[in-house]
Amino acid sequence: MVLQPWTTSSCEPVPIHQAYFLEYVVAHLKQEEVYLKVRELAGGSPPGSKAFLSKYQTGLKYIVEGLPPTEKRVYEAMAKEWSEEAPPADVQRNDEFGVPDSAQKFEVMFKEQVLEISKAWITYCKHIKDLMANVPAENGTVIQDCGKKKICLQLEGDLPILPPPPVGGHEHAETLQAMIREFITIHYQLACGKKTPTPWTSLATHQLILWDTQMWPARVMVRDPSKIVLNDCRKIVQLWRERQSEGGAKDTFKFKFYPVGDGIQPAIYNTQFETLPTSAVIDTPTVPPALPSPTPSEGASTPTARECPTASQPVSYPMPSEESTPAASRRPPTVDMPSSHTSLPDTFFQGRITPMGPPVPSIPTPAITPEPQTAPSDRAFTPAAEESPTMQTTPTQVLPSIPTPGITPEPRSAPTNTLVSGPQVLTAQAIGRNRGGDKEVESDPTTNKRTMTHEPESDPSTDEDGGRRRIQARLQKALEAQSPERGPEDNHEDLPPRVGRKKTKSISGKKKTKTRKTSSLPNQDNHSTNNDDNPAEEHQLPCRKKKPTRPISPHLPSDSTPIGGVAPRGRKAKKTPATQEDFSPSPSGSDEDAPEEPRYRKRGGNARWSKERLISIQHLQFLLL
DNA sequence: AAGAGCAGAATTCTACTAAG
DNA sequence: CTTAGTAGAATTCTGCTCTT
Repeated sequence: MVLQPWTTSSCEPVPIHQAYFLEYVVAHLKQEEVYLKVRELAGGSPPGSKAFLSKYQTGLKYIVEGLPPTEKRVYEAMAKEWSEEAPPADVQRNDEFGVPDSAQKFEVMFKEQVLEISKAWITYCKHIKDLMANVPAENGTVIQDCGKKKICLQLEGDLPILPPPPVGGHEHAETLQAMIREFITIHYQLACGKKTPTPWTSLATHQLILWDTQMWPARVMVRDPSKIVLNDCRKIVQLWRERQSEGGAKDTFKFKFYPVGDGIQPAIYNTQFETLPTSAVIDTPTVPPALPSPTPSEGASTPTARECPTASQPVSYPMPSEESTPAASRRPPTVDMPSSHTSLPDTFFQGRITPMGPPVPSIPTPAITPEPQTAPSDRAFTPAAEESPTMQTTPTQVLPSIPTPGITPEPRSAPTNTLVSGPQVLTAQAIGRNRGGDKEVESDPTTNKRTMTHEPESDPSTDEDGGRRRIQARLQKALEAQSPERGPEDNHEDLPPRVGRKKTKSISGKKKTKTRKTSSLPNQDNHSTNNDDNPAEEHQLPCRKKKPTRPISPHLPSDSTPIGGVAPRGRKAKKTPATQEDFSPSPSGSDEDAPEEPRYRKRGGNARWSKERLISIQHLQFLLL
């Protein structure tokens, strides 16, 4: 009896029927030849011996491969025939088990039982499959998806929920990165309405436009999460957790727009969540009353945070057709206007203003109540100076020209735009490009290498060694400068240490540098910069200088990392994805440190019901049948 | 529909610095 | 000297588009 292999990638069993392959046919019809060859390979060992069996497949393969093509085709045809109809009676012998020819086949003799077992097995497989599909892993569980580290986030509706912070407050960078990646990816896919990879580069390019500024920490640059430094990861996750605790998943984060190519489009968020009566996600594409197109000066006028910027700026952005702009139209009108920042160039406000959609009459956003003058939170970008004279007086001068396809814009005569206000100009450029929809007009090297290559002169911010990194560096720099209230030391503290070092290094080669500010703060480690906007939590973070006050529990796996305790020191020989131990409660910590319940479930669990276990059960069934 | 080619996302590796 | 953390380069993987 030849049992079909079961599929290993699915619970669904393969229908039980015979399938004969060329090797099978050859093994039967050329048995003597095969036996001779196998015995030769096995050093003369008799059939049935261990040596004979170990060489059987080799010998069979040798015979099969040595068949003349014509004969091979004949046997292949026979194999097909045997599979589709029935093999000859002699082939159907139950000779695998030495059963006499006259004996009934097992599945014939116990037809009903075999049927029942098959049904039960199928039911069981479906049960497991449903279980795996419907019971999500615990929030925050790191899973391995084809070798990729991925974190499992629970959903509220379709929106992801961040797991609560671990008791000790210490989360590894890769954990936070995975969390950010998954969180943004889910949102991005909801925003664009399809499952596509997250274009981190484009998100970085348009980061000042794509979401409300309160939804991203100030002075933190968007980039691929694997490149986001730990401090920034913590800021991001901390901000989101705070917002999540205040307003739930719907107010934690939300794309207003999502990048498409070099441009952006209003977020769709076509999810079940749209049925919820939230302020932010309303599916109905409200068609606002037609607004008169303002003059450029009007379009660039200075709305305050309390004004409805969307009413005054509907023209300066490539607004999609109104029926296709639900996200824009549903956006609360007062949440994202940089109204209190004195140092930002006008172009920034162009970037901020232009994506505004038409006003929505009354869609309150309870969690977002801009009070720029009273509480400019450091955790989110809260621009100041709504009375900024710059905004009021010179916006039109820096308004990016609206490119017209086929019309090459005048070369920018003012490198000041680029040099002084990198991200703002970038934003404006992106918008301008999006307006015109002509890549040749604006060659943004951050998103289009080809354009940069072909027209390097079109963007004064780009020279031969410029490009994405330089632009991103500028963007980072401008992000750093977003908060004029920060003290000088704070300003340095937030810079990724490597940035300063790198800059110096590029000048002085391998010369030892002292550019790292933290080095001058002997009692502060890097973690101290993590929460410069939340000093209260500083003490919760494990200081790298401190060693564990007690030895790690012997039953702790050697590679484990207690959440609340001190991460075990030791360089990983090879960078490995976050392991489950990263999420285990600290066994070495004191009782007050240890969480009552493990916050994260052991990795595995359901996942172990994947291939191996099912295969083993299939093997059992094989034996059963 | 299948496969090739490509762009970009994701991951891994390496070099480096600060700190213990 | 060891280790954590970081940036950047290199490599791998994946999804999309285009061609046949």
